[in-house]
Amino acid sequence: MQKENNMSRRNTKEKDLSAWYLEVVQAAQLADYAPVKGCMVIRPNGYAIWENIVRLFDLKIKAMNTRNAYFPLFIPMSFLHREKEHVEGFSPELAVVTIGGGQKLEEPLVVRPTSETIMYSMFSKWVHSWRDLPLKVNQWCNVIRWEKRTFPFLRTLEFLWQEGHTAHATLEEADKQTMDALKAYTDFIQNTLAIPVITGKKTDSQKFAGALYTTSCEAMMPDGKALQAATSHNLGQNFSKAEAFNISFQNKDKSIDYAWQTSWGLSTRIIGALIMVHGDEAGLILPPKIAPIQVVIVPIYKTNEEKESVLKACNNLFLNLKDQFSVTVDDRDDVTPGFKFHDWEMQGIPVRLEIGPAEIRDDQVKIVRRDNGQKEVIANKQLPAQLRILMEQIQKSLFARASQYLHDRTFEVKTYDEFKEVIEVKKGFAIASWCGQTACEDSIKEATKATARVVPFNQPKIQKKCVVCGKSGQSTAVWARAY
RNA sequence: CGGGGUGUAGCGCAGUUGGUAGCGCGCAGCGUUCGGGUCGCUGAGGCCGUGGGUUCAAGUCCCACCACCCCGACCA
Repeated sequence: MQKENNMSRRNTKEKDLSAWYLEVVQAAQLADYAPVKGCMVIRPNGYAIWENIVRLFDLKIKAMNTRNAYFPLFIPMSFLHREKEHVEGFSPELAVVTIGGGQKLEEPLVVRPTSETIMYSMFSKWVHSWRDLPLKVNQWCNVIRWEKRTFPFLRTLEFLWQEGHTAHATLEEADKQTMDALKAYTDFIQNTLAIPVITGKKTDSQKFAGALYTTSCEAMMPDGKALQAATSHNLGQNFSKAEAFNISFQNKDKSIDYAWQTSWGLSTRIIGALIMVHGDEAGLILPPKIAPIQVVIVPIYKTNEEKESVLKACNNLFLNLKDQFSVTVDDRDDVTPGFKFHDWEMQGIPVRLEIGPAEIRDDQVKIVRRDNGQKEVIANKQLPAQLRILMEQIQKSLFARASQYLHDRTFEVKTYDEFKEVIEVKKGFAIASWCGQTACEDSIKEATKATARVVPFNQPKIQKKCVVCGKSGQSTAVWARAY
């Protein structure tokens, strides 16, 4: 009873999302706080998810004919200053090294917040002819941004990501690459992570520091706030121009031109979205396609004789499944089955199989789904095939559930009052037109803390009148408070 | 950097009018149980955030500092 009371003290997702989230991160052993404020340790359970993200998304990077490389962690301070908007955007959050080997450095070194500048200084050496283009590289690495307020996975001083960087001969090619990367993200985030997103262009005030334009995938968290899940930028010639990094080449027609560039990134932040979007009161829920362990087998026995035969059956089952699924047997002898059920549910393992004397007798196995708790018993010989179907179903149902939520919390609004109601009361996304002026955008942020998350590619068909000033609206955006 | 709050065992917390520290979880050992967090016994673990002051005596009162958390401004 006392144990029950203690357990029931657990924060609920609905009542206090952030407390619930922090508890899941700790209890599922995804991450822990590091000695340095704002930094976290990604523990094996969390890192295994990241490894799967890297493995699967890297395939998509390669499919875009982009190769992996590695550039230095340190960037000469002066490089940041070569692109005006870029340095203005990143200056407040830079970590800077001023001493090396006990000596004061002549030029301070910036610990990379992103690698445009260090990469493009090299690009300018490598690009001379139209034949050198396109140049496409990606790197998986860590970056540092000195944030004032941090939160595990969603915002930490240091985070892991991939950053793709390309240089092209024409604007059109850069446009296409920007969109190709965004499509890769959208596909990966929706189909593998089962997180629905809204895609579109950022407004000028929200775009990447130094970009021509920025595109992004926006996901909705359970509190109705938006989370930028991935971004892809068309940098135009802002970095390649002569006064910046001078990435110039001689074209087929002998003229000299500057390269057209893109950059795009996906970070460990997405793990935070994964936790929030799918999790429930019992803890984490992982979509099968990304789960480091997809199936856990829990043996159930009383006597020693039972134990022997049950463990043997578990092992046979393990051998039967291990080539098709990531599977583990929980043969811990010092905890009860009930404890194991809760334990694996907390860790979000998609499917649990139970084997006891009853199942052995009937040559069956009990299957329990993590996403909805449904239990069924099926014959052993049907197992691998049934399990494959089940995984597919779980993957789809998680996406469907999250999509429904996104849909239910997204509202088209015509007036500023409706707008405020969506943001402040209904806690969701507001689809609203606005005149395109930064002044109106600012006043919305001032009044509601909401920002234009994205101007969707498929523009909703609603009246194009600015919700603030009433002038005829240029475009329609999705507005929300953001993480 | 502004506003608010908290520092006592690994974690979550009690600690009365000042008298030298306790509970739950967890941890270790033994037994018991095992189809939804089994139960019992035994045990280990504390510079009470730091420094100073008041007092015969400070976790408790006073002062200063430090750290962390929450709310703002800034942000993938």
